[in-house]
Amino acid sequence: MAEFQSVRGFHDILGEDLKKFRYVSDSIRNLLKLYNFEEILLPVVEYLEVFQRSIGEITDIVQKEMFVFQDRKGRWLALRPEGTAGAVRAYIQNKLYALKPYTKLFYEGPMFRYERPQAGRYRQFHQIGAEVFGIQDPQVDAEMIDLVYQILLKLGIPATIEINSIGCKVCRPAYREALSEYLEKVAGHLCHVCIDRKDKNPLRVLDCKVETCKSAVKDAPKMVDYLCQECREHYDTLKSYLDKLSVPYRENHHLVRGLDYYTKTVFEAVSDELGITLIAGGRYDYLVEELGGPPTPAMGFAVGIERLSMLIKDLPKEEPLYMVLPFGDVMDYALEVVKKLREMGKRVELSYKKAGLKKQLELANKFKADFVVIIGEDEKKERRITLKDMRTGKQESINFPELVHETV
RNA sequence: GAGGGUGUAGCUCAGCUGGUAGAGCAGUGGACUGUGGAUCCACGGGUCGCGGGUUCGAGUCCCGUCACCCUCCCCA
Repeated sequence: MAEFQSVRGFHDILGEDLKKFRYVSDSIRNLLKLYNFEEILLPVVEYLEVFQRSIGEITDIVQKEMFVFQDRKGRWLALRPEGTAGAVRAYIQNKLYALKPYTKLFYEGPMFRYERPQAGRYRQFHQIGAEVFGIQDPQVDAEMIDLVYQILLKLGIPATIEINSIGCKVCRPAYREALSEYLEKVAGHLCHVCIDRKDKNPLRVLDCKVETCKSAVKDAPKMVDYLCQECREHYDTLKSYLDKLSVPYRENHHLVRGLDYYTKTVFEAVSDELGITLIAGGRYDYLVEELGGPPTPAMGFAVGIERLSMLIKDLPKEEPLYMVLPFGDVMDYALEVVKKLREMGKRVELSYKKAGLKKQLELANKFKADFVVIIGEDEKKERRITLKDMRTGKQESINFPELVHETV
């Protein structure tokens, strides 16, 4: 046993896992470029209030899932549990609202949540998030959800996109009231957690997974029936845009999110295979103002990179590997060949082991070389190389200075 | 924060009702010093997660602790 281990919930990512991680990350970043999002690199630490005021005081994230600590001057800081709060803070602090009529940003990096580790859940995990500031039109919502769909398509991950509208300041209070009244009536059928939620955050009772709660809220009033004119139109238009874009989605009237800042559109992409949430987001039209910026509607989502990575089955093949195998007193010539091959853009491994040809070939197998360049005394003398295809076993002698005949 | 499971060699695991550790794979070396991708042989390597207790004796029983996995809560 090693004397030291990584901290619970904090993991090294390496080998095949890292390849998948990078594949997911790179694929998403490429898509974000196509949608013309600009990257912003955000700090991992913010003042605690930034999260308390954006995510909401009574949410689980703020109440029990944050890494909180004091700096040397006694100020309360927190490791970010999500990216939106920091992005909004940065948007305001850097006065990005003054540069363009609207702003599209994306960020990538580690997030921290003090939770019990589980399948697809870590205390340090990684997200890529995208945010659009300054436009309230449902076309933004549609394009963001389309982007999420494109991510899933690109990565070949089967998932279902669920959408809902949770209204705004105008219409949500009335709904909340109606829902509370209803919950009061069925309180006898609710689990103890929901009894508590019923008063503090009734919306959350809707997506409780306990069976009795599920059936108890089956006939509960739906937010969609309480939407004000503006929210109603926003939601209907969004759906028509999604249809136009051929983005498949399912309406889930019980979809609410665990963060307080959402308004109108909320959505999630749920894995068909594992049933866990892969990507989630929504509109937050008041948050910028609440954090001290000018009134600015906004919309965003966050992708869980580890969660997508664990669903990646096979990676695209890598560049073929050329392994140069010197044996005998030929290292000077081998180095020359290696340099030339790399100049040609080949991925090259030079065997550092001193061994006979047989051992070198075994080594090449361990490195999973696609091609092998055999360099012995004979090759050196004639300034040639022997190129061998490790799959077929065929090999040919090539004049080194040209190296023109390389087979793919 | 609650519940369940697991923890023996680098990896996957065996070890019956307690008598001081084994296999396969990997690794290393070698009959073969210019031809590999499970030919053959040999070899190395383990405070049995950690701490304590019961016992003449514990990998094996008891308690605690840590880590991982799974479920709940919640979430990416």
